[in-house]
Amino acid sequence: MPGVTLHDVAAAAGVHPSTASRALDPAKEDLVSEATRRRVVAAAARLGYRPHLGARGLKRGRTATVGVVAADLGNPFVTPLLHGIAAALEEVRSLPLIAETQDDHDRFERILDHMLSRRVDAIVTTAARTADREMLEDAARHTPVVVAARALPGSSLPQALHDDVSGAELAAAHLAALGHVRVAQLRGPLDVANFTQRAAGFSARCSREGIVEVPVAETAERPVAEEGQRLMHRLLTTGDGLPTAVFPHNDLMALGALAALEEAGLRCPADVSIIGYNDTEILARTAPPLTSVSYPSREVGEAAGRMAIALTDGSGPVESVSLPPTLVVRASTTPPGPGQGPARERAPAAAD
Amino acid sequence: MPGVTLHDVAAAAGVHPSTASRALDPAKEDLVSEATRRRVVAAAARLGYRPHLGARGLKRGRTATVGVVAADLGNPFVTPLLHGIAAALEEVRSLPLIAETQDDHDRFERILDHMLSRRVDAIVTTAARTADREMLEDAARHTPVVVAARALPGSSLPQALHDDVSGAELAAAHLAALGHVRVAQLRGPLDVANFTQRAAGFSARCSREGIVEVPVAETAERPVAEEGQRLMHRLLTTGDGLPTAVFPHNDLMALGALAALEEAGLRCPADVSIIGYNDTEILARTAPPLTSVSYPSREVGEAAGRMAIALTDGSGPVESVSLPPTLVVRASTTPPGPGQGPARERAPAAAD
DNA sequence: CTGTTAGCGCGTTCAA
DNA sequence: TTGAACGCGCTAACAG
Repeated sequence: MPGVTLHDVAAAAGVHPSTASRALDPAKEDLVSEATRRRVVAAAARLGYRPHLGARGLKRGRTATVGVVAADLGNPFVTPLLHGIAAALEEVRSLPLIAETQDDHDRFERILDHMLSRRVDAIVTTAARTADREMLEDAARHTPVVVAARALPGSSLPQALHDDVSGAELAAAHLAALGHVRVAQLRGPLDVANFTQRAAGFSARCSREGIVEVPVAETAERPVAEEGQRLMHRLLTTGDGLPTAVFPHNDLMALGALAALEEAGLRCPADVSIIGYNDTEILARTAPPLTSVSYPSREVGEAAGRMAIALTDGSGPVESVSLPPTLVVRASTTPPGPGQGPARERAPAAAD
Repeated sequence: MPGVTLHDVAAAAGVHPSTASRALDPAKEDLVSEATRRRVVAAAARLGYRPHLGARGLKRGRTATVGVVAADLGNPFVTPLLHGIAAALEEVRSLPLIAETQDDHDRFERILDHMLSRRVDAIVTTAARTADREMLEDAARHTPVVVAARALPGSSLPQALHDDVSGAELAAAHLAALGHVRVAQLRGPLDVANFTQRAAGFSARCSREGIVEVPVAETAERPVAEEGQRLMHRLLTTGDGLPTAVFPHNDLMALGALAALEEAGLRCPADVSIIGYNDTEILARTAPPLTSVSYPSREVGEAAGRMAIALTDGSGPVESVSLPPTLVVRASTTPPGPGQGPARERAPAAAD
């Protein structure tokens, strides 16, 4: 039956609505005699009563809803994040309300506005770019905001992150240990802090290890396969001499880089080693299985969800967390091959 | 400022709340003099007023929210579905509220209950199993329910689907055209209608083409890589003689099947061709690029979203749709090799 | 064109 | 232990 209200239940049980309310509230059921409680519960069940969470929210000031902002739902990287967030929220019977910015600042603004209008209990963003900072801090004056996955440096908002500097250092150290001395990175968009951190960590470790970095003039506009392919192609055709290993800033870009290699008639890892970032589950099983810095997305999501909950019910202070990276070595990285080196010039012209 | 209400705006503008309400409602702003309208709008802006969508919903009976139920957010297959749904909803400024069943009936029931309590405007489920039918039809008596992606045969609920029978026939026809005469399928869970349809379509076409199907005793408990790997392993060790081509019921299972092949020292497609289902974007770029039946997930999601909207505002009748499959041929399928055949027995023992 | 009144469904006073 | 009254923030109906 559509619209069975508390009033109806009360009438059916022969009590006042407020008594019915108490009888049905686990926190207050002992303020009611056992007999009437049972009558109310029975009536509710019989009529198919369902509390109206919207009305309850209006009264209690809580909506049991957390806004979740993602940059691109099409990126497999976000799925485990959402998964972790949803899992954490479930413990308090809260649900995520999801929207997608497509990395557009104005869209992001509209989304925040909408979520604030809905009076979500908290907002978790996984889509922050540096330009979004002020807007997010503004929103945080109304509703708790948790920054997840994509860092917002210099902000005092609580953040659930992963240490991208160390992760990139891990990548560089791995290549150094294999004996590479000439490498390149394919950089992700610079207005996403994670990528500038990866770039910095990688370069720092390279110089410490005495590795030469072949510069790639451009950066990706978006961290996707097409852009990885474009940058790799550019690297291959620049003619400065190939590096023996390449670090695209995430797995999607690594996938594109692999495609560009193949187009150019080069092989991975025989000709060029590739090391990715994120440890995307599905890429662990493909050929060549991708060596990648593991990003604990699900755990980051869970942490963010728990932080959102803590902020909502004010249970103690909320500390930012940064989970450590690990390296998963698979088949896309090997020591540099004998035929390798700056002098090698192989069919880059064919790559068009 | 937290909690600026319409009342505050009205006071600041020196008008009655209901006048302020009208002035701020695009659909009614012409019932108000231009002068007062401007005063109200200015006051709202100055105070940082944000309408309380919850309260509005209580009054109007609409929440601008659509419940979306997924089986497993960890499956890359759902991302484009969500994407399509979110895109469709955005046009009416509605947002998806997402929950995950993990293919558990009781969880599904709790989720539906929760969503009905929230008075979502409609529910889109992409997680239907045959056992969920009655429950869903029950829910549909309160709130419009759209069945997407996973079919619910025999139900009169509106459905946004894809033709799995034809898709599987396409797969069989492709293998037949390549000259395969001995094939096998790795079946997904039988309580998901899509997989029984794929099984039926594939078998029908095989017998019409005179192709022999090597039976695989078991079916996957869940349509995931591990299960694909397990079934493939089983097929390889059964000793009945290998098929020259295998049809796992989705790309994830295909990925597992590839892993099992490799474990057994067999190669794809040289020794065994593999054809998947879903055309998962990321697997198009891996080695071997997977031949797959293309499932237009995003379009199915969009269609489902539009259907949910139509049901919500009763704009015309809502027809179920079934989008046609296409085949994307890549490198994982080739004609059967010369070394192939029932007699071939290769290191299955090593696969343990 | 604007103000008044009423109530969406619920939970929380305060009395009895 | 229960009932009465009120209000969360907003909008729809009805007056004026």
